[in-house]
Amino acid sequence: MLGDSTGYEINKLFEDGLFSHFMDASYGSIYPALTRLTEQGMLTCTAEAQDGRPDKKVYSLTERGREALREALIGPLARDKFRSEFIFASLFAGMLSGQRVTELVDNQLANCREDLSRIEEALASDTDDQSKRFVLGYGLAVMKASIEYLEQHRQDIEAAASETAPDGAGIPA
Amino acid sequence: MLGDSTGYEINKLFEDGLFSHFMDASYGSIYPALTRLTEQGMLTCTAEAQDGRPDKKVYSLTERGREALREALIGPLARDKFRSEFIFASLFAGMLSGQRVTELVDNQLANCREDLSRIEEALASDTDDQSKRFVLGYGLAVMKASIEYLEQHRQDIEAAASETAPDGAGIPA
DNA sequence: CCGACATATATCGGACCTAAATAGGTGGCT
DNA sequence: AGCCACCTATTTAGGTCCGATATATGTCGG
Repeated sequence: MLGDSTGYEINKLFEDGLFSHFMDASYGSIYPALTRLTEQGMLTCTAEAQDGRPDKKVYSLTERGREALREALIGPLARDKFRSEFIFASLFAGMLSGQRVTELVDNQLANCREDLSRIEEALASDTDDQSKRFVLGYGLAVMKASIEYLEQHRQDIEAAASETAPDGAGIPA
Repeated sequence: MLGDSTGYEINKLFEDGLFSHFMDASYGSIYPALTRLTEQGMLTCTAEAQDGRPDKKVYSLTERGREALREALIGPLARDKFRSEFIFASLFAGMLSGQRVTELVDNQLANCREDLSRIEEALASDTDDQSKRFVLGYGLAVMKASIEYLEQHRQDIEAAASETAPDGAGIPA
């Protein structure tokens, strides 16, 4: 739907590109899927010969493929799924040193800010596609809320860290 | 860590319980894991005989298991992962009817509000555990941001729906 | 009194990811 | 000029994990 593409480029779409924040797929699923979809008539494949390495295969969506996508989008969708080892670890802050908990929060904030930057960049560069702006705006809203919560409540989880750990235990006069 | 438990109860923890919003695991991983962890000395297992059905097996974390968890939490954590077919579908709103897009947004809002309620319930019932409150508060913040964004920007994505679809196309005098 | 749902364990098949193998191009640094 | 690191590009083997189902029984509401 986004234009002719190779498997490699599709992988980048999931790794760094538009889809990276809310979808996941890797070579292990992409290449077999391209083969299967071509067999099913959803895609056409034009192989460009290259010397010394495998052909570069450019895939295009057929009308049949477009229709299959439309049908998939009309059927029931899976519910959102979120997975966070940071939140899991936070639940057990009582087992960890204050230093480790601080490190975890700093790391989480850095990740969120990095995501935020990438979304802001994408929003700045692409002003025409309404749907894309809606999607990026969603990510922006969630990331901002995440960062705000972490900044305002980090002391709560840092306070829950183990008291037996040797950092900042005594209050100097 | 949360007390002695059976595989069935652990599954509920991921399905409906504390972990449900940010972790995933099902019988296919839980039961084999319990067996393996028992062999490795992380867990002990007490089988309670029951007539006519398999033993009820109650597992307890050993000191060795507790230490292994602590070590895992000190090592590097995987980055947060989020997956949303709703957002994916939104990207292709231009292929769908306005009716379908409205349905998708309504459904997404209903899911978010359901999650929000469950988090608020959990927060109301459990006032003592600081770590749990931090984690639930995180979920609360993100869910509220999600709902607010959807309510305020749903017309943007609804407007992006296909103009060729036969709903509300003509403006009645 | 029946049907729906909850308790409880176990496993198969299939989907998917991770990682590496393969092969050469490009760009920057010294 | 030479070297190293990274980018392009595809393929596949290995292993993990999910989804669904089989099994067997108790309970609660209508």
